[in-house]
Amino acid sequence: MKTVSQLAKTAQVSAETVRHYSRLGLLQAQRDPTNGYQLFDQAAVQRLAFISQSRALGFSLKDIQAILQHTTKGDSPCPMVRDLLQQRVPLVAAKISSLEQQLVRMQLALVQWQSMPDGVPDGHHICHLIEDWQSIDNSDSEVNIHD
Amino acid sequence: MKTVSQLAKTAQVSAETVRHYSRLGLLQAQRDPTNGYQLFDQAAVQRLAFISQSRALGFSLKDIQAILQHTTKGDSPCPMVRDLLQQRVPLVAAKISSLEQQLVRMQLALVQWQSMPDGVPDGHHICHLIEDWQSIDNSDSEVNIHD
DNA sequence: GCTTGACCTATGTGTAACACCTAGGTGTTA
DNA sequence: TAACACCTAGGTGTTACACATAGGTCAAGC
Repeated sequence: MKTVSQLAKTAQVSAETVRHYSRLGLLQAQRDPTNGYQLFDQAAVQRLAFISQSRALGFSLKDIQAILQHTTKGDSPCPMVRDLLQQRVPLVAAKISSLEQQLVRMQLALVQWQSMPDGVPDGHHICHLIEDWQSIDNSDSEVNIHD
Repeated sequence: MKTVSQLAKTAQVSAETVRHYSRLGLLQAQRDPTNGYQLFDQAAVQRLAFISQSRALGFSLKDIQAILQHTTKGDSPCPMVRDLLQQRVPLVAAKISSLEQQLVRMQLALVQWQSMPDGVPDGHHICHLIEDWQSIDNSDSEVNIHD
């Protein structure tokens, strides 16, 4: 039986993370009757490892909760897990490409700005670097991975 | 003089966004004395365009607030803007690479899973797809762009 | 004059995944 | 006994809005 920080250490996460998951019900603990401390068994260690693995695959805590509930109900979560991951792939790809476009904009701006002097405020302009800057494209919509 | 939604339309943003910026003090409005409606002048139109440009360059609203305050105090924000953008570039690059690594993990997992059957819950495993999945690397730390 | 629909107001809530703080109790060690 | 590291519950802060609530306003058509 491990305390919060002992579990955290074995799982390579912060104690806050363990408490957070516990509060959300992702981890279950028994209580030490003398002091109310949370005590985690081997199943919790396994569960936390599962959560970390899932997070590394890009699943949200809400996803993970759904996965866990599926198994609790006796259903195999595997089909759902496959589906979810497949749905997320294009979203992550879109997020990457949107960030890449932004990186290009940033770099381009820096290059353009090399040949431009600083301006002094005159009441009409704020920062001419930004105001006069020409974006290549505006076809940039925000991408959120989790729904 | 434009109302909230008129300003929003000319600036291609939502009315909520205009109200949000106004609440934060990024946009200033006069008030129609008869009904309390916000009324924006041409300077506000320009300011909102400036904000949109800045957001396209990756500046946060807090950044923009700082930039605006600089000009209000009569200082040129340009050096600060150059600095900020330069600092952000490697962060965005890191974010991209972290997402790319995650995309690889996701795709790899899907390929690995093609040859694996769904499992049924047995009380010991949650989803063997995830539990048995081997990540290539764990050298993945979260990257946050704004400090 | 009245309804309808599109607008406006202020305020509060929700989003993701924790990190951090408060205020206090506990456990071990020197 | 003091120091120090741990624990508890609960609340706040982060980002940039979107959305909901409950109500007031305005122009147009009947």
